[in-house]
Amino acid sequence: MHDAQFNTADYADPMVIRILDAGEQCIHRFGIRRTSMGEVARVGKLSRGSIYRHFGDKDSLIQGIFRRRQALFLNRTEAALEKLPTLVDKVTHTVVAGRKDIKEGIFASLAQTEPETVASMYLDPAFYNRSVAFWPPHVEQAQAHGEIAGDLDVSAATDFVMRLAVSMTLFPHMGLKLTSSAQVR
Amino acid sequence: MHDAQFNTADYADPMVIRILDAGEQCIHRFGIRRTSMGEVARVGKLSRGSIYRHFGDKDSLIQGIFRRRQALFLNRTEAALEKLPTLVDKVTHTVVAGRKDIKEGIFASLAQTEPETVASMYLDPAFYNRSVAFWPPHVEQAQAHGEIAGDLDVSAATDFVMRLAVSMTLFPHMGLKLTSSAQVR
DNA sequence: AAATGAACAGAATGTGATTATTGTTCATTT
DNA sequence: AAATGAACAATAATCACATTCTGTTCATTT
Repeated sequence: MHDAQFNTADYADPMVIRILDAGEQCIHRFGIRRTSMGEVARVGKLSRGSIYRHFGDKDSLIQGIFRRRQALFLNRTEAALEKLPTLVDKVTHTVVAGRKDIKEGIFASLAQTEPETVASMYLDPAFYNRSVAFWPPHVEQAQAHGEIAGDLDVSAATDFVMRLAVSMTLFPHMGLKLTSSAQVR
Repeated sequence: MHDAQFNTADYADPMVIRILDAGEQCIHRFGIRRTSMGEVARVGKLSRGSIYRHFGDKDSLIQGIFRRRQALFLNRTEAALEKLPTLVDKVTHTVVAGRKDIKEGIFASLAQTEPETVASMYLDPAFYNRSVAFWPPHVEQAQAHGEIAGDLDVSAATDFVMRLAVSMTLFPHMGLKLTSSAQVR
């Protein structure tokens, strides 16, 4: 029972919140490399020991910070998506919101000082898979509403939608934006 | 007229070939960081000055090596695609060939020693755009054959196809392979 | 003309000693 | 019980310094 909670941090625990808040603040200001556990403790006004109690090591803390950010994004997006009627609308909203998050959030400051960290974050299967888990309900709903063919394999269709969403979010290159993505469908 | 050819190297020039061959060999064996211009010259049995004549600096040389690799891949793929009837077949073939290239080619050895270089290569807009330029003819042909709707914007459809192809090539995560990708369509 | 090789200053990189940080333990405090 | 803070060895960052590499020039060779 000592190590299990290192993977699934409790975002309600005030101690965890303090640690993650302080850590995120440090990362945002100094970058990952130049953020020490002692500095996080100082900023969060807590002991280094407490951090190591909740997060086994520095990597876990960093991972925890990004996981919370992603969870927050997915929750906010989920809430917004409930009001949207079609799958196209949902994908569009997610892409737009995702781009905004990247441009304004913690990624923007990190991309300047530690671009390779951001790059490997994008390519991380775990990061990817958590986004995948987000889509199946919406794909099924679209199927139930007759928006997409009912005989499609749900997991394949989900993969399909996900790849497009991630690709459009991370590579805002071509002249393909919100409304035009609707046209494609 | 001195600097213009640094961007578009002449793959027929025997000197350029020798340089690129030697450079690729070095990169394959030692990685980018541990490959010096002097070493490339030694391997290619030419002078360091010649390299600097044809490629302005080390970055240009590295870029040149990868550009040639990509050009080679696109040419080979293009040739293979002429025999394939449908757009789905083409995308499938490209994805399979691309994955094979990554697994066996120069990327495989680099991914071990310099993963961040490979990652930033994947995320490089120029790399991406050269792949984009590859698809429009095939999309138009599919439109002419009635495989996809004729009223679609070609550039948007191309972007669409390209994103899927690149995504499936670079992220072989989900259980979505060649034949199943055909089912999705 | 193009390629060569030597020479050069400045930038990048390796090396080894020094300092800071990590991760662990534990007695003490809250 | 959870958090703290001090102590500690092991690990990693940092600095000054030597070495290597880069990028440029130019007289010479092919």
